[in-house]
Amino acid sequence: MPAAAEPSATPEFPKAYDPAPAETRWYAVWEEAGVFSPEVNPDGEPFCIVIPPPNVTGSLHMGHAFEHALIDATIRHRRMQGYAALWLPGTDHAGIATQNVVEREIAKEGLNRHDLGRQSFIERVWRFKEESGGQITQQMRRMGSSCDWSRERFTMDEGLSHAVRLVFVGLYEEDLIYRANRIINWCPRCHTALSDIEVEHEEVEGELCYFRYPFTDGTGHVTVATTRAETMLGDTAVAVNPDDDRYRDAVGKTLKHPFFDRELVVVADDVVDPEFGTGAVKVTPAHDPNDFDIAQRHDLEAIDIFDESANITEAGGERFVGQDRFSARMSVKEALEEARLLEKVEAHHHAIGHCYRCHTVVEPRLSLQWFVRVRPLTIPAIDAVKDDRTRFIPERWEKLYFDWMENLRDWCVSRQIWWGHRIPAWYCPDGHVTVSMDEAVACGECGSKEITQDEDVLDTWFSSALWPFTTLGWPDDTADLRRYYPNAVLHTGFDIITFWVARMMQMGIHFAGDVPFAQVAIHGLVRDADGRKMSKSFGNVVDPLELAGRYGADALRFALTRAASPGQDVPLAEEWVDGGRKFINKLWNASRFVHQNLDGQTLSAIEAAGLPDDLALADRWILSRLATVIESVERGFTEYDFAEALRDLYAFTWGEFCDWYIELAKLPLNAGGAERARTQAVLGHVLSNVLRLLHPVVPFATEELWERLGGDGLCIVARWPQADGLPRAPDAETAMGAVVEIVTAVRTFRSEQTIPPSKRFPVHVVPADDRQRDVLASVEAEILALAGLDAVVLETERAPQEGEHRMVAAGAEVIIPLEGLVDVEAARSQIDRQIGKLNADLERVRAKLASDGFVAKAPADVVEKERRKEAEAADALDALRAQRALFG
RNA sequence: GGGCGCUUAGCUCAGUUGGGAGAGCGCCGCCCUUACAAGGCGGAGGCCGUAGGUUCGAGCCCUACAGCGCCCACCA
Repeated sequence: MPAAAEPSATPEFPKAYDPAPAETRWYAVWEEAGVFSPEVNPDGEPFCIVIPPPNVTGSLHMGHAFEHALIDATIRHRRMQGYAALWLPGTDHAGIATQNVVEREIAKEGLNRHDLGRQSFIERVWRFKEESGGQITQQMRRMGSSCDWSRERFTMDEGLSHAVRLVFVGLYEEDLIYRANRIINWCPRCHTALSDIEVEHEEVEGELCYFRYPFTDGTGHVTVATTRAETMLGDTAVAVNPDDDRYRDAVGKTLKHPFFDRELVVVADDVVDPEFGTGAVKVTPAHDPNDFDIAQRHDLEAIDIFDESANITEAGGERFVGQDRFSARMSVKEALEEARLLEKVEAHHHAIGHCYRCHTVVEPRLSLQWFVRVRPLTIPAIDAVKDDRTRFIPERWEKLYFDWMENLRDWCVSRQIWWGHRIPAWYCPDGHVTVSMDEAVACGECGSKEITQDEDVLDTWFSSALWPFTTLGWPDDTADLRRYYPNAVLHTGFDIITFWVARMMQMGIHFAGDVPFAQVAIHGLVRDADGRKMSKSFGNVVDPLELAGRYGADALRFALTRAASPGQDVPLAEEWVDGGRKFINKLWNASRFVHQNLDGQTLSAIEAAGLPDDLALADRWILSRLATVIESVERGFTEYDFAEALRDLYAFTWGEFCDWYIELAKLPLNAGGAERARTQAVLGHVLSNVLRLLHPVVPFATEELWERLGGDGLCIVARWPQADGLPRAPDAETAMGAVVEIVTAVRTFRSEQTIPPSKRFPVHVVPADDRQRDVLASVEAEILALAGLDAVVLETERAPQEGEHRMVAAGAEVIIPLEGLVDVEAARSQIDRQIGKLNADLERVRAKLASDGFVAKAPADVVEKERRKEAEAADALDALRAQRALFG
């Protein structure tokens, strides 16, 4: 081939791979070529993944990098297989989180959001979003994520906001959303309600305070126990279990509140556990969900004693007004002590809830909120997983999903913040509610023009729940929606199964008419090298961009993906990333070798020509192994066990292709002629397959090499490897196994005797059988070269004789004359070690054969195998012992 | 209080229906062999958490226990 056909645009092929230029170049080339669009495979089956939207104002952290590496590997794999693969990107407005960030920012200017007012505060957040919103998507490009940016969405863009309103109105009309006065979780710092799952429970060492309420008739008292003494300011009753004999006479009597002119009634209620505390529970209807329920049943008054920051209001009494919860707790105990009503305070271990955004202790609070009636939505969502319309991988996560779904309470969706989708409900002075898609101008019930919109916005997770179909154009019947819904798979962490996955299931089935995705692939958490969760406060977070800068984005992706077994956490040590870089460099150099030996032929030309039919043993071996690896990688990618796929691919590429095939290939390449041509073809085929198999995980380097080697078109859209067309050769695999064992045996001898590699010597080999003899005869030259010998003498038999070393490998005897190599003394200990090892093997086999019932009960083929092992080991041991005897 | 996961080489982890324990990194020795010293070749190192059970045979299946981690939970 003429020199002009040199495939590489850049003629030089450096000895080391430099990721930086390749990574900056190829992303632009791909985007330019339009290959991120599913239309690149217009006739392909649809395969869509909608991104779990990161916070629009955030930056890419290691968890994103990991999740995106898995999504991108999946998408690239499917794209190469010919699917119309769509990775739809986008971001989330992240209500409370984003609002908190902006509030902190304006706090630096000495302002709070109320100083700015709703309108300008929201404008301020939008401005912040515009400034920082592009950062994470830029970082995704840097990591090589092959998203279709033309379809990018944002949870608060016009279309999605419209869809959110439509869903709200729809749920309202179906009576699946309602407004009610309930005890909700209140964050006194964020000043908003939270849903149940937005509360994080944490074990703390608290207290249990015992104090007395005297009877109004002066006949004594009832002692109650509480962990929150301050709430007694809002007590309106005491409850006991109806079956509790201790309090039989107390039920129905009244108690005197020590600080107020108020009487508390003693009620009997089943929820009271007689075993806990004194068996008598103080009842604070406004500040405890249990107490609220009791109050409902017994028609008790609810007294709210806290303001929105959980400070005591006037309802809590002059003495305590203005105090926060914790100092009020102290003050109340003091006051009780003064009144001689405090009995004791015990240490008490219990769990208390914290806000998942700011970690403030959550306060149960009675307030008017919007709730989604979830029960009707859960049933179809549970069924969908039960009959496998959606499948969790690994399956065990379905349990969490079912447990949560089955125990679900109504979802509080209103938030008292400003950043988010404003609730489309209006109220008139008469208290009528008007829920409407469009800006309401009059009360729907009485026609009053004096209406005001609900001040609240919806929970961020409300819009997230609609993400799989709203991003595709719902409620319009778009081509995308028809084609890409349901999505193929959702890659996500177990931590948001309840927040997100379960709700997408509910909403998807209800509004889009089908499950949102066929599979949910759950991945683990990226941890630090010591297995600790990465956290800012602990200071062990690792920046993926920084690592990608030093090792290459491919190296990081490879390291992360290589550790990704379904559901398993990934400990990330920098050495792993460095390992990725080393592997890619190895691939680079293997490609460099192939390139140097192809005489200018391109991979594309080699592939077009097909495999030659005069394949040698090593050729058949590597192609057969390649077929197995292709199947393994396919299985791993399909089942999202990337660790398995990459383990095999790594071992094949480095341990078989580089270490053995390329080394063996040097002989026929040097021989020239037909042998050279044949070997070039096999090298080209295998390398082409390896590059394509690695591409989903190592996109930049493989694309760079694909170009340099002259692959057909772009690697990103190259045909995915098929095991079908490759010749299977179990005989060649056995034969190569023998070659590897024999070569390794000689190398071990050489290494242990510290014989320099440059020192050549002959070996005699007595093959195990005739078949092996033929094989070894055909690869004599290869053994010679790989073991650094000057002769391989095949013999039918060789009696032990003085001055020779003897080893056993693959059932063959390998005999090395020691003359001029090492002295007899040095070889003696080595042969002793061999005898020891072989002897132990033999004894184990014999013990097994002699043990009770083995021969009788084990399968025939297993017994046969053991017998063969015994015979071989016995023969070999005899020979070694005879040899050993000659050492004196 | 319930549930789940993990426990295998110094470290991080594989180990697919039960049939002679593996990888990467680290460590030791030899080698700049014309793809790669970011490399090659070889080596050392493991009562597979503990105790029972099933089985001819257990890292793998069953039971109990221990340690670590995680999730859920309206006993005030």
